[in-house]
Amino acid sequence: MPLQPVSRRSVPDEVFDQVLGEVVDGAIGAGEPLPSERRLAEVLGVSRPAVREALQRMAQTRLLDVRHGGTTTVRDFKRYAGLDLLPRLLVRGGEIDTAVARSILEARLVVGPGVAALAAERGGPALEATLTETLDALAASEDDVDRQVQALAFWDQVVDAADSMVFRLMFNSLRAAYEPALAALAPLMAEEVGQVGAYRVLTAAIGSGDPDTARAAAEHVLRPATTSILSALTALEES
Amino acid sequence: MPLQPVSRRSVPDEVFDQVLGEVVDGAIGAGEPLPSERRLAEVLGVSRPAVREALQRMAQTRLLDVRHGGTTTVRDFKRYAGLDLLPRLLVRGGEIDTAVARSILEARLVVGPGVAALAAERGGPALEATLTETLDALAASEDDVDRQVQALAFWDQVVDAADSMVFRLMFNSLRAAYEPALAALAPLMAEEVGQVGAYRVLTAAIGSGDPDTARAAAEHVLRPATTSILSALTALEES
DNA sequence: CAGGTCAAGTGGTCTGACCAGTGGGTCGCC
DNA sequence: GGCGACCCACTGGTCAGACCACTTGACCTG
Repeated sequence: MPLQPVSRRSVPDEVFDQVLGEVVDGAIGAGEPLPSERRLAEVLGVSRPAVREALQRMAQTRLLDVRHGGTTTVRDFKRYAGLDLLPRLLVRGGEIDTAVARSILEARLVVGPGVAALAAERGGPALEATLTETLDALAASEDDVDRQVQALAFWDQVVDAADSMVFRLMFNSLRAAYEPALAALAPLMAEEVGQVGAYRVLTAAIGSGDPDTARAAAEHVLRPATTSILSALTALEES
Repeated sequence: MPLQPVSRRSVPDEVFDQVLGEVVDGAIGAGEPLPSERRLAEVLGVSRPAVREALQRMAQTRLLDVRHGGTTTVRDFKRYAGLDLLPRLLVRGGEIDTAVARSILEARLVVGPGVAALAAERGGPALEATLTETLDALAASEDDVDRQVQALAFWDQVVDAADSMVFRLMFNSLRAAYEPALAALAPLMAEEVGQVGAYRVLTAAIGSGDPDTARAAAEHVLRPATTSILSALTALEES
């Protein structure tokens, strides 16, 4: 195992994670009040500003309802949380939540082709060359992890070409969730990124400028791994 | 204009918005350093904890890179921001960014049918009744704004039925962005929510359990308003 | 019993201090 | 003169304690 940067978790980070854990794991439940900042500070053995910072960060992501003068209450994260909570929901209690994993694959399969279609409509003449270059790097790579990185770069360029702020922001969040786990997931996704041919077809389709062709080609890239992992997950659930 | 709750912006909120403005409007640019916390506190006339809280909140959304001992630098929000930044990007400099508005409509058109298809696959027998109930409320409503609320409730139930965490989280972010502007956008979207018939067809399609039918029906609900607003935006851009 | 009053508890903010990590400049050695 | 180790100034990280602003509910008053 290669050397890794030591993780330097700040005190507010720690508090944030702990409180988030209470909320996500249901120990506190939507609508229930949180202990006061002073009390939390005392219990956790940290200063009040540290607690405050953590709670404010949670409030920013709509996980808490902080009211001046009143008690801070927990909101229903399933109804209010954004995509940034995805990593935390994917691994709940040390285990991978298969339902969440499934939803990621399904969403990929819905959004990916849509983005590819937009990219086909809007991608300029230079796009196909850029994509091809990335694919060449992908094809030349010998390492699973590096292939993942290249595939991610490929999709990044497709999203750029789609020229859609919403899809760009979605992609940013999903990438932020995916990258930390990239090494762990590389073997699982190896099948997909090994199909350089399918990627080349997709590149040509996007370059052709026809949205429907691009949509179909993207689905052809994403479908196989989606299906096989999905059925693996189903088998896992039953065991 | 009806009475509204007075907005009580906290000091860190104010700082957050100001710094965010500098970043989003490009006054500081990706990679450039931010003034030190002490300096910012001095310039803005607030305490350092207030500045600190604002900066930490921005760091949490991947907009800043804060390093202990080093200088805090601005990250490229287009590459790292999540969906929560959408409202801020939609109205830049007091004006609506038509490109962003366009991307919202396009994303709706891609994701909506996908969600509907999943809902058709997974929705239980009670789903159709629940959706019909919401549609009855929508049909009975006389107010544009209230119709928007009902339509939102309808899609909320569809997303629930799709049983997909990723789409749920996406929907949460989009709803959080949409709701504050709901009253302003109601006239624009009135055409869509007026088509109760299309919604009923969609409900039946979802109830039938056939994903493809549901997908097509959802597109039929979303397409007309999407097309008309899109062309209005194009006209706006050219003027 | 309705109304206003008030006190306790909560979050909001500030001050000032000190700890901890970074980076550039400086000084001394080769 | 070149180069390395050291040091210090500056950055963010954390804390303690105080006070302000707001909400709530108990209490008191009419």
